[in-house]
Amino acid sequence: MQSIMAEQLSDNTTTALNCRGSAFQTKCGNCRLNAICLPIAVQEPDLDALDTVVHRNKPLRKGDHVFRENDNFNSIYAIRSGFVKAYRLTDDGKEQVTGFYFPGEIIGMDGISQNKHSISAKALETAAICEIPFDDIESLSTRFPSMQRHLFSLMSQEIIQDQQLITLLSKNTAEERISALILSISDRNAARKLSTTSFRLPMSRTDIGNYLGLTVETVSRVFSRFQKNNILEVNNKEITILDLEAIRSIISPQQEA
Amino acid sequence: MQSIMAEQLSDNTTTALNCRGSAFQTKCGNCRLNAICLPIAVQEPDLDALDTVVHRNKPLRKGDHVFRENDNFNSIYAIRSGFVKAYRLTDDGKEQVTGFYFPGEIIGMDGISQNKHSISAKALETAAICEIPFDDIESLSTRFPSMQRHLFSLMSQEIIQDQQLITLLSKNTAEERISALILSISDRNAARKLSTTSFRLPMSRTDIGNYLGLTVETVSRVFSRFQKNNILEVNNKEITILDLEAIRSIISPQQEA
DNA sequence: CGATTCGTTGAATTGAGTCAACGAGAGTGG
DNA sequence: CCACTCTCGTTGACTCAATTCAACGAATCG
Repeated sequence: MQSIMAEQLSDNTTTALNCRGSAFQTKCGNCRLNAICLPIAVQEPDLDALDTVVHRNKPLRKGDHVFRENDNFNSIYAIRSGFVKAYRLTDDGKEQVTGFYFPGEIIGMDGISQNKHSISAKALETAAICEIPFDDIESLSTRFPSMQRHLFSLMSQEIIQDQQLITLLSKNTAEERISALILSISDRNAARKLSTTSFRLPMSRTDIGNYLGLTVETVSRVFSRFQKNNILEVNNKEITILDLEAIRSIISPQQEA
Repeated sequence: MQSIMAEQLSDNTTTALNCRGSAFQTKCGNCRLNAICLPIAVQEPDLDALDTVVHRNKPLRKGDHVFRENDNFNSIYAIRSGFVKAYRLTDDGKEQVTGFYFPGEIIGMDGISQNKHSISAKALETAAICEIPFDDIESLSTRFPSMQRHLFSLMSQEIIQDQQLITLLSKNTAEERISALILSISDRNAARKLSTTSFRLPMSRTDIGNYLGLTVETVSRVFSRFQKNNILEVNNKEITILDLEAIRSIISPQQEA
């Protein structure tokens, strides 16, 4: 039981420590996240080639940066465990959270166009990160077309995600925004074969509010309201979805055609 | 003189008709927009190769689609003249405008990851569009690394732009959003060597509101307020920036550190 | 274990939305 | 050329969802 717990947690929260054991030396071919992080398109030979260029750096602690805004762009990063928050500073010095990233997901592609990062990425808790130098990726990409396509694909996905967030921010109420975030996390947990209904939110209420364009107070109130209506069970950062359908219906209100 | 006029207009509004004349057959190397649309990185041989794959389709009329959401993804498109609005339908059937595109700019890369377009793109007025099959681009990209990098760069730029919009939507007031849009258009006009202070907004108030997450009424009120405060002169879609500094200062309020 | 940050709740305020009316232009047809 | 329609933009009055301000309890961390 205890060990199942550990396994459960292993790419959820306190993982990174375990990484010294197995994950830390794992090759991409063995990594159980590769279905997410790598393309199905990338085949055997590509994979071996990729392995030779991936740096498996030592784990970051909570608050450490993967990279910072304006850092030179050299690499992209795959999250092996832990959670990462991406953000940038607005002209007037406030923080704008632009995304949360989960194990198996890729960050850093924002830097390609200007050769420096346009956002900062910091670990929300202990995190293990694979670093992949972009030069290597580029040359691999010219050799393995499937690799190139995957990269294009990743970036294009990022664009689609951003546009969904744009819609969320410009059209939806506080309840809808928060429902969407919860559902997004639930879906991403599904991809990692974790519970879709019960999980720990790795980020603070402040970060949630910032990301969704709401104040902390509003976020808190919505959580409370959801709890009162038996849609969610909220226990600090632990949440359990009690009524998934309710959440879905909040996001897509009945079309009033 | 007449011909200069035509040339002048050629990437502004009513162009497309003239395109049969000169622009329509122009090669990328001659097109005066290539500094925007193509990378500085793309050198002579790449350029010639590119020319062989670009289709210069017949002009679109106002309201025609460049492509539609869920269309198969085959090509990306460079706008040679006219203006394009990108939008997608939300789950509950409403329209979300995701961007406005000007001559020299590239659209369609949203389709790469899913092999179908995630947004629709329609001409806001008569528009001439260069179509570039993505298969060709991919194979060119493996042959010309500078080309590949440029593509990555374009997509990465799109991500940065989207993230700026996200910030705008989640943190800024109606006045700030509209100021930002005006300034963005002004800047893009600068890149095309057009007036930065006096221009025609190619999109409707409704589209502006939709894009910025505001209602038509609010957009209209802000324009009126700006006019009253001698920041803008508004004449229907024609606007003249009277006080650029005021607009800038609206966007970046004094840091209250 | 105290300090500091984080989260929750309440009361008052407000910026933008909604509803409604109207005017200006663009296009159509007699 | 005028009358008619339809869409688009503007303005006003009212409403409301979310913010702001404030206070307090809970969690986390040296």
